[in-house]
Amino acid sequence: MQQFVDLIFPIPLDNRFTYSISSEEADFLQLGMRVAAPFGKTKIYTGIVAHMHTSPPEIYEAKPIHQILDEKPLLSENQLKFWKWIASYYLCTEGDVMRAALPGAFMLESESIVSLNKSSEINESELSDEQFLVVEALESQSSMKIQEIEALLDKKRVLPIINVLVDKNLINLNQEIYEQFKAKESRYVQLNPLYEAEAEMHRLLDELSNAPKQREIVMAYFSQTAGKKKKIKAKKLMKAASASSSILKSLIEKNVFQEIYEEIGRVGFEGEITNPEINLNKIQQEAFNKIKSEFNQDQVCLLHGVTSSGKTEIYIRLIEEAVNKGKQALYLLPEIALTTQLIKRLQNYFGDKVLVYHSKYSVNERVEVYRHVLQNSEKGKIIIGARSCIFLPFQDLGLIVIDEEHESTYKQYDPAPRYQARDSAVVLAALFKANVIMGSATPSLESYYNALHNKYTLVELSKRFGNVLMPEVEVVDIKVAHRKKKMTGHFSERLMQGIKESLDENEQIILFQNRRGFSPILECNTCGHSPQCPNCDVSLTYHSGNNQLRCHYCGYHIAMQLSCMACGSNEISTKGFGTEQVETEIKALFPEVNVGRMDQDTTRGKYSYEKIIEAFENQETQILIGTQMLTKGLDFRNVGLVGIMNADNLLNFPDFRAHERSFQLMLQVAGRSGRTQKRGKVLIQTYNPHHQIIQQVSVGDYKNMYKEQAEDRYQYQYPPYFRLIRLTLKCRDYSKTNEAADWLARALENVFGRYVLGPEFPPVSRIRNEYYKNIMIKIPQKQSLGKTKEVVRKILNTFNAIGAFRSVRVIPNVDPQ
DNA sequence: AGCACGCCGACT
DNA sequence: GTCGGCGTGCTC
Repeated sequence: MQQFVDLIFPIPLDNRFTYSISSEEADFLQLGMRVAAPFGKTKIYTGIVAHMHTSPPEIYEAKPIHQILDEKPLLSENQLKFWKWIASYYLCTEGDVMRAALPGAFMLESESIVSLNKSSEINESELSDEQFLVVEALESQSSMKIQEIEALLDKKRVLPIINVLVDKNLINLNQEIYEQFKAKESRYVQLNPLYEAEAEMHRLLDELSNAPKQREIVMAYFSQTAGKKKKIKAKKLMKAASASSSILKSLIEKNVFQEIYEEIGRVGFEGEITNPEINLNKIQQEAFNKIKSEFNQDQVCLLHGVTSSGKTEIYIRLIEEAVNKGKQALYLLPEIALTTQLIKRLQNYFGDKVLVYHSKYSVNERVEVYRHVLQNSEKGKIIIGARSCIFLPFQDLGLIVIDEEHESTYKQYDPAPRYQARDSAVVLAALFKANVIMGSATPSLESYYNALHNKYTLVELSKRFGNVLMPEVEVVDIKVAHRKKKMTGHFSERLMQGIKESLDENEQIILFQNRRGFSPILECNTCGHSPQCPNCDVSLTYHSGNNQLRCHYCGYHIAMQLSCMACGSNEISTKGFGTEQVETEIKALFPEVNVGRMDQDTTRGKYSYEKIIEAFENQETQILIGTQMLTKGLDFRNVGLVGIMNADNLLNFPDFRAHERSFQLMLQVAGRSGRTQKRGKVLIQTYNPHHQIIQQVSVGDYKNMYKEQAEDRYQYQYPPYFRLIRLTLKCRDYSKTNEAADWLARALENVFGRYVLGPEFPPVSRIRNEYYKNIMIKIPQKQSLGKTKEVVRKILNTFNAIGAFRSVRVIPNVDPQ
């Protein structure tokens, strides 16, 4: 009976594609293997076998596959189920998921290769000039890529010319597939066993007496291997004899040495286990015991522990339990770049069982980690990394740790799949019957809600480790300070005094200034005009580093203007302040103090994070100024004061999560202060000292914050009480964007009525010359999520079939953050 | 998405 | 005349 496979391709198309396979192929193939298959007229793509069956497609003839690419499946059925869940929950295609899940090196693409057909006679007079050029080039090159021919003829449409030559049987057009992964190999050399006998060896040395360099290598070989004549790294040998590779090469050619290549890994930890003891204090032990016992009934546990209460130790012990049972463990982090401290800690404890995985790794490194996880090897028992780690091919997952559970970076924003890794991890864990521990000092409302409503177990740690006190928070009213003219730039008298005190005590200081929406823009004092980006609907921001005006969205930049572009006035000033201004001011105020700055501008380079953090750790800098980055799990011992420059720009952000976010952010920065015995201090500068969030931050009252915010959310129909789906429309044509958005909103309203909001322009309604419009769908708790999405999908399909809206893209975002 | 095909304006 | 722009349809 004819056999078929349904394939997932790494393209955003809704369907799987059915191909025919021979019975031999059917015997060999398993779900989760890769095959190469012709797709469309010219391309060969890598597809994943998602289903095998014997029912032929009804309305088309299935093509045969090209070849099988794997000996063993690259993913298990659990992964395939997981992909399917992500695609259906987050309204994307399985192809989108495949793109995110597999390291690029696994997805081969074909390239058309042109070569000469040797059996045909070439009659030059029958060829056009261009055809002749191609044939001539192929006579000396044997094969060419399409791009090379484009370059050769200096035009873009070369396919018609090639097709004519193919028709004339003069050339062949083939697809070539490239395997990108290259195993890293080490070159060893070993003395030919022929020379092991002493007599032979002496004869060899005599022979080489007039090739002193070569003789030196042989001598070095003996001394390096201590006469044992074992293989030795070629590099090591050359170094020992201080000889060049060409000399060694001639010895290999003479067959004095034999070459051996061995595959070595790129990934993994090569240090020692240095810190094998972790002792939990009484409170931690209680929490640990509770988590362990609850794990038997409840799958997920939320650990709400104040900053520096020692959550990491508990995670480590839980991972240890899982690994001791032979299970794999996954440690998810919001951002990998900031967590070298934590990685070191895990590696010191678990040694080479820990592997790090993230998107900034090279393709080859990623493939190696992927393979370790796939083979359930000892080397990859514990995986630590950012959100994309949930797609690794776990075989026997026992535990997922989600650190800083509240962080919004767990949600992928662009491109699809727009998944929330924290929520997806819970689904993944269920597939493996594994446990999840998520932790935070400031849990997201969603997770805390789940914990209160018996979906998760709640475990709390309310004391800091070693009984360090929570920092003392003081709110500084800068409205009053401004009125009384007691501000020095952006610094209140109180903050200045605090900084001085800390400096006198030899303590370090962190100053936090949120950048978001608060970069300096240029404004004319005469006409109020500020320079705009020509491609986006935003003002350009001023960067003093290179004296430029830049657009944050598209990268457009011009030189700093000295006069107004609209009225020509010379009276222009910068408005708003960012970390850069804070730095300038502090340097003027405390010229003798070393200041560090951490934000998007200063952390561009590969190791710039580490450098800034290290300088602060080693107390080379006394004051560190920074943005959100400072909140992410950094552990500094000597910080006595944290200053929040302006709390209001956080609170006033136009987003239903603004208050929750502000609370989390401020409490997290505050937590950087006073991690040793002396009580730390936090100063919050604000225009609204009585704002309830500021008050809650100042006493660290999470529960009250939760209660109030949850009420608001209920009232205004937001998560966790309502689910959200946001549809973003995007198009180069302004009126088409509007028409399409209106049509779509109307169609949705027909089904969901008042739960459809918009269409509305987002705060930045044009980016890179494309217009944006949003529609929000709210889903009440009693309404079925699955059915809602089915309806949305159907409406989107209808929308996409309308010719007039062809140029309009709709981007669904489920549970937007 | 990515590619081919086909229709149209702007130039050697 | 041809070249390349862009809109349209299709991919098992």
